[in-house]
Amino acid sequence: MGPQSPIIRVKRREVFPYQESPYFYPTQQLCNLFSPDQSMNYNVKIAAKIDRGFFLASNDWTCYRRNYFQLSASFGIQGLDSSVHSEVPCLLERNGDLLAVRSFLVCIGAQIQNGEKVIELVQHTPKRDKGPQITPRPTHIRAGGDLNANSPGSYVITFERVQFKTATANNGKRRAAQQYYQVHVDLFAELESGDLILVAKSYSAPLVVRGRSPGHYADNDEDHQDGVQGVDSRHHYRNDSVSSMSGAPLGSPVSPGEYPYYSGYAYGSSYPYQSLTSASHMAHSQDTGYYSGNRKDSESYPGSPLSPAALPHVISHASESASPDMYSPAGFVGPESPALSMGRVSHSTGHYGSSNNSHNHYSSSYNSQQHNYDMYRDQDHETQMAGLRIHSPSSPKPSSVASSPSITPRRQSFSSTLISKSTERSVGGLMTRKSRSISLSGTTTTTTVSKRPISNSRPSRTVPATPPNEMHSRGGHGVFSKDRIPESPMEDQHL
DNA sequence: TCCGACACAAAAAT
DNA sequence: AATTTTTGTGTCGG
Repeated sequence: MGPQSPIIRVKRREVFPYQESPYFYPTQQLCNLFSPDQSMNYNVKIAAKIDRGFFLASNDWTCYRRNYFQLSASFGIQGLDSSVHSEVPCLLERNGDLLAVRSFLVCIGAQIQNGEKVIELVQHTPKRDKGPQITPRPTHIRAGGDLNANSPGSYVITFERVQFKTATANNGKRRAAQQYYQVHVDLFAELESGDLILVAKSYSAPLVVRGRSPGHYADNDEDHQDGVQGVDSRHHYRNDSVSSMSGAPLGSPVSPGEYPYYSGYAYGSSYPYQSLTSASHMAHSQDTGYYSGNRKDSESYPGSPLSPAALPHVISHASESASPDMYSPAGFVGPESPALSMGRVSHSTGHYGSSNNSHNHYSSSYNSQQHNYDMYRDQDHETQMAGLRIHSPSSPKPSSVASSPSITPRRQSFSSTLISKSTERSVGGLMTRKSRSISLSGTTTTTTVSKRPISNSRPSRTVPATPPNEMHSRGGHGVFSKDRIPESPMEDQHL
């Protein structure tokens, strides 16, 4: 019953001045884009940010599979005035041919860190279970978006209410091989033919996705550090996500100078609709982590998980701007390859343009980048195999987290097992939820399945600005014809 | 074991 | 400040 009696709730903590969200690696451009007159070779840069859902735990960017995360992305063409490039016509080089680009689209997806396996993502409507579930789909976007500024003319696509369909394996196990996922943001060029060509992509930091096992919650020592933030560490927070927003007045985004942009997230999933292929097998082992302790020391990252800059290197910048050759590591498939070109998106089974590609997926490239990353990671004494990584208990932890903008890891209490719900409430009445901030810039397109007319008055939720052509262009192909899900009567009413 | 679905309630949004 | 909506998560049942 009356659960709430003397509950003291912590007020929402203020927004942190720093962004607390997984970093992104630099954009990898997979094919050449030229100005119409071919006088310029354009470099595209994807900017992405996870607006909510993740917190840092043991130096790993973590989220709960059951909870939502949100990702916003934009892209720009280097060297072009943002005011101009939104509509810049350009040519894409494919197989030696220069093809006109009709528009650009972005999509997100996820995969196991090592890459072979795609991890499905799913999006819900605000009605959650009552509404339909879909997979993030390529969404039209114009260049010039700025995630950190709400300046008009900024085009940002936000994927809301996204969840991983499966959790990473061995979460919380200190010594077990921890599997990581990576989200990636993909930028596609839509040709006159309707084909979508993957032009660039950006991967997120390695991510840990906790499943429902009541075992993981207590391990956040790191979390405690939030003392900095002043949040009450003793309270149990739901794991609400932290969101980092940049629109904040603070202005200074995460890291001040070094990493001006966040490279994109990843794109990924491929299924048009949820196919319940869920691979439950991968997460089965998670277990019980009875332990909660301090795993701080066993972190897996050498550098601060807060910013890529801290990474050993930004490795591959080469891939970022360089010529195509550079980014093609050995099995890399260039844009010319079928793999990258998804014909029109067909939602058959999985990938968008699966039609021609064998197993498409841009997976190819991640190798270039990830590979390097992995290298550094290995230094940390980790062993990785097939996406699994073993952390050795001995890595000292740099205070990176602490010093940095830290996070607030809100842990959620899964302890329910031990405590009855009501009890918990009373006991932990303190739980607070964090702000759900989201916010993005000016023109934001929400790809969420949502239908919810988010009010635009506030910076909070994403604005439903929908690019007019968004769906049709590709819709023609049939695949993702509608942005939203067909049904969900409820939502409509809502409107 | 793990997952979908339902349910309850706290936090956010309005 | 009150009400409504969104969403974290406890739980049941498969």
